[in-house]
Amino acid sequence: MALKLRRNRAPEPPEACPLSECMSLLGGAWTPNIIWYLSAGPRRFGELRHDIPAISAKVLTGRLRDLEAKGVLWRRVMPTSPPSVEYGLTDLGTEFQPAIAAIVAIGHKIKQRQAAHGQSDDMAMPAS
Amino acid sequence: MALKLRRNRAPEPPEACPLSECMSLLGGAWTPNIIWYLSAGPRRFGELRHDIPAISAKVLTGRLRDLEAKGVLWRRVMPTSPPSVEYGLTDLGTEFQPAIAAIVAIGHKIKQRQAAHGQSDDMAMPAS
DNA sequence: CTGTATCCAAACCGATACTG
DNA sequence: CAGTATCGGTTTGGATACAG
Repeated sequence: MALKLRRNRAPEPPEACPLSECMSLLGGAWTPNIIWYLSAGPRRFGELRHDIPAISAKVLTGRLRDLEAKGVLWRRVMPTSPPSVEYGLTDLGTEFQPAIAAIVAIGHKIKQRQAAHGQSDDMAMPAS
Repeated sequence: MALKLRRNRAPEPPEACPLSECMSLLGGAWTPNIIWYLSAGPRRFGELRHDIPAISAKVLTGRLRDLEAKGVLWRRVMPTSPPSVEYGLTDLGTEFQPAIAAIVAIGHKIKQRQAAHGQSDDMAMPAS
């Protein structure tokens, strides 16, 4: 993509605000992580809690219900002796995987950059 | 505004989740949009406000300052008679473009799906 | 034009305790 | 195991008014 770094009058506004629709579904700091850990396959409530130790049960339930209501994931109750519930990505939920992967890749780059430059690098100075 | 946006932030990014590093930089519901509109080239404060009508001046300033402090974008003051300020993506900021594009693509799909199915059925239920 | 200050509402998060 | 209830704390966002 030819990126012009000079003045740009936005001759062609790319889109209105296409991010808004998606970001409204990704509401919440833990939502991307939940989708990420669900990408490998359906998981149970306790497994998700173990995957994301810092999350509380209330918040996890809240995000799960929210994502379920939005059709991002499904919820299946297994009528076993100890009740167990499985969550998994719906067809819509799998759509997020490329974006999540891209975000993960950026996080990796940032971590590498920080590790290479110590802490004096926050600007965009390419490594000389 | 008819469009309701949810906020998105990471209070204490857990180390276990690769998304946290990047999501902490993408904190705020408007941040992706700002990066998106800056992808075409540097823009001024008023232009960004015009691009994203639903954002308030306080929030835009806040996100801008935050992204500047994180090295995602730069800020240049033009000492003109009416003061004008330009913002642009740094090298680090351009790293986010793939992720933003992926999110935009998802928003597109969601919009298409909603348009096709109306509003009665956008759920993707598993073949239970 | 660019930004800041203040007030206020809403959403998110955490910890604990408790139920089926 | 899976969840809910409640309390409170923190952050973000919007609106308005005001300042450089």
